[in-house]
Amino acid sequence: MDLTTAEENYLKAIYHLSDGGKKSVSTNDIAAEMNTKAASVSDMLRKLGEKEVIEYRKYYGLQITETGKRHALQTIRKHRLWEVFLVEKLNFAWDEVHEVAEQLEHIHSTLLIQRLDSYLNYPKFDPHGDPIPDEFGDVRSRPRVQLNEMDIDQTGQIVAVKDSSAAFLRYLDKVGAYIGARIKVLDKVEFDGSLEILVDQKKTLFMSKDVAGNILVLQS
Amino acid sequence: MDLTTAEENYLKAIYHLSDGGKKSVSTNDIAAEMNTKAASVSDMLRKLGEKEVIEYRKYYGLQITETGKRHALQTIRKHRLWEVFLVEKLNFAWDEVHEVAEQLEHIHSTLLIQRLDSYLNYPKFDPHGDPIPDEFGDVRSRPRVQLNEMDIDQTGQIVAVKDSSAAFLRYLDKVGAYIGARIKVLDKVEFDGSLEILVDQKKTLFMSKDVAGNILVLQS
DNA sequence: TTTCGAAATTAGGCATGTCTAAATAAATGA
DNA sequence: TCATTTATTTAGACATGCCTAATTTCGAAA
Ligand SMILES: [Mn+2]
Ligand SMILES: [Mn+2]
Ligand SMILES: [Mn+2]
Ligand SMILES: [Mn+2]
Repeated sequence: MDLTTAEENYLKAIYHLSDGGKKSVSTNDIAAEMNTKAASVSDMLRKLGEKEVIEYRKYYGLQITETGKRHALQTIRKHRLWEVFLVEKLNFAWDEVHEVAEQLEHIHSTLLIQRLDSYLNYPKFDPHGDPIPDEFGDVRSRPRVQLNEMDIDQTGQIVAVKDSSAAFLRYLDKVGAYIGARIKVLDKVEFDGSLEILVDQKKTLFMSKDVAGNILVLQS
Repeated sequence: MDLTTAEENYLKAIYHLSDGGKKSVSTNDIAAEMNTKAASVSDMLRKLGEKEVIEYRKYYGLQITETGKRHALQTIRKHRLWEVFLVEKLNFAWDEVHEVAEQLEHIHSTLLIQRLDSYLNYPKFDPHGDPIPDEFGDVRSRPRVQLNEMDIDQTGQIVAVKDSSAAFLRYLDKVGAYIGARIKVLDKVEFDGSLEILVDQKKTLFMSKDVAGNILVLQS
């Protein structure tokens, strides 16, 4: 059974909020994530239940099914492949891609996505460092920690961001933090949890705990 | 005022059926082109009239407005640019692109279409030989004649096809007729209007009047 | 164990876009 | 000219997806 664009968006939100089916998700969580109202979510949950992409017992919550996961991962795969295309081929900045990918992810064509994948040379990560599921929905995940949780003198490499908003990404551009940068924690301020970071062995950066919490690092 | 996907599709159909605003178009013509019913068309004409992309007097027909032409040409531009992308970059065959382009043409992003145009090196024609309007809606048209209307011994170059259906395009592939091929009319059969054509000075081809009528030639 | 408040669902509406069937206007031709 | 055929529009339904307001359910606190 085919999903509508709205259904694909809801399912993707449910997949993300539930951390791939691990955590439970509330109607209100979904409403907040989708910028919609709880009543609309209830309606949609019933429909998604009928299409068997979630298992839904009203008043008791939901569970994403295996079919549902497959659909969600397929949409995520398309979203991230298009983001790579926009950045690598069309010279979009990493803060300009999200809105357009949000539309492109709903184009239906198996051939298209296969060819796009091949054209981009089977990328494993999108411009924000998020892993791209393969055509079977398998995700290659890397162990990553939030920068604010690292200790003084620990080192690593920035591999992803948690927040992909244009505002945050432009801030990172401005201060010179980017995916792939090698970093070292020079100092942590007890009082507010802010950090002093060495980037690429030459540049020193001060950032709040909040900012650091949205930067994901592969430790080394 | 923004147009919905359905409105964009209707407007494009009206633009094509009216030959860019020159001919008059009936409700039934539109219904046939859109695979829908006359009643749905009447409804939509009222809406398009309210949005002032057509001038609509019920029972008397419609006229596409200048604003309407701009919108239609913009959608046509996007459709054809995506077709070029699919063929040139993703190795689609020319008979595989239409359905996907029909979806891609509704993605909204000025930046996207500008960058795509530049990435493709500002192509002037799509894979079926149809001209791509520039960002201002200007179309570079070439004088073309239907192959079935050429006389014996006349020569030229195939520059476009009238019918872009997969069945027709695959037939052309099979017999070796392609955009850019140099041709010469060797013979015309009085009885049924069928033709004998020399392709690239080496291959001889027989085709019905029907087939020839869907091949457009730049004479030389 | 009962009560009460938060969370979730249902009821009822609205907009878009489709359909069939009924009504109406226009065109045709006797 | 006027009757009939044909094209077109309107009426009334239905599906999707959204909303606000009303109602129901659950579970935490008393
Ligand atoms: Mn994104
Ligand atoms: Mn991303
Ligand atoms: Mn096409
Ligand atoms: Mn084309």
